[in-house]
Amino acid sequence: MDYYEKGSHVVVENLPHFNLSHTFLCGQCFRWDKQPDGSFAGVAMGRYLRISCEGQAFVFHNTDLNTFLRIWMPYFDLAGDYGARGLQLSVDDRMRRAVAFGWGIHLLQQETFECLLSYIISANNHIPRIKTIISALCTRFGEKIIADGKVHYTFPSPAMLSGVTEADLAPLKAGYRTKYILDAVQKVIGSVDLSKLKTLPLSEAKRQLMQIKGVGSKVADCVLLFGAGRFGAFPVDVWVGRAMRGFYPEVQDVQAAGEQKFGELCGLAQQYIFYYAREQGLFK
DNA sequence: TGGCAGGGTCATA
DNA sequence: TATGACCCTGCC
Repeated sequence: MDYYEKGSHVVVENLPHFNLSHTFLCGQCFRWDKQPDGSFAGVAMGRYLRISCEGQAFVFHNTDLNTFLRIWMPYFDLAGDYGARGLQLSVDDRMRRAVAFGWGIHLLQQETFECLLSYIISANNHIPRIKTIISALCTRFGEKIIADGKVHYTFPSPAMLSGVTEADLAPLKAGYRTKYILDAVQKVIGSVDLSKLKTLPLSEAKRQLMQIKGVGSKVADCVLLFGAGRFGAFPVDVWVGRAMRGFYPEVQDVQAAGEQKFGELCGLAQQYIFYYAREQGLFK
């Protein structure tokens, strides 16, 4: 990977295993949108960013080199060798197809608290509605940013949500998830230390998260994978369940099989499988 | 226009 | 360990 500052943006070259569409549309995030010109824009890590692909290069707009190195390089896991990882996960023909299909996915290193609330909201919900609720949460409680001639909002921090009540959240129309959000805010400020999720043994980290109401096994694994960099977490949702049973009819316990087959990279394997199964409508 | 399913989880038995 | 109920809404 090579990079240099040019005007008010940063140009990155020699990233052969990075694809914007697959990374943003594979289902790991809810706050990045494709723009009419094909670039993607979103708010993450308290900042607005637009990123475009121009020939072989990626352009990170409206950011300086320092911010790119400190914030965006880790966020997009640009130092990760996804060529080698994809190869390692191509354990059979089915996985080879899934990896080829999702070519260029990078696992985003998202903020833990954002992931926690986002995946609580995602439970038994449609994606358009999930995005609407998250967007409303940010608009109401986040910080305003003006960029690219538009208004954007950051994802609110636990402190920014510390005083909110059920009535304050009612306009989000999150339904029965409202009280889960309130419990998550309360526990994150109190007994559950999100910063420890990156280093705690995986089973203990998961146990901690599942103390929060509305956080079951699947949501906890999503938070660990997408919001704590734990590639060993293997979220099993309806799509991954279907695909794994379709791929491997002999499997009884999908989660155990995923962890056993794909080891410390099972979380990334899950993402390839999820994207492949969902986009192709496999095993519906 | 009505009815249903949706990136699960929780509460009962 | 196994069933329902669950807030809403987009879509058939």
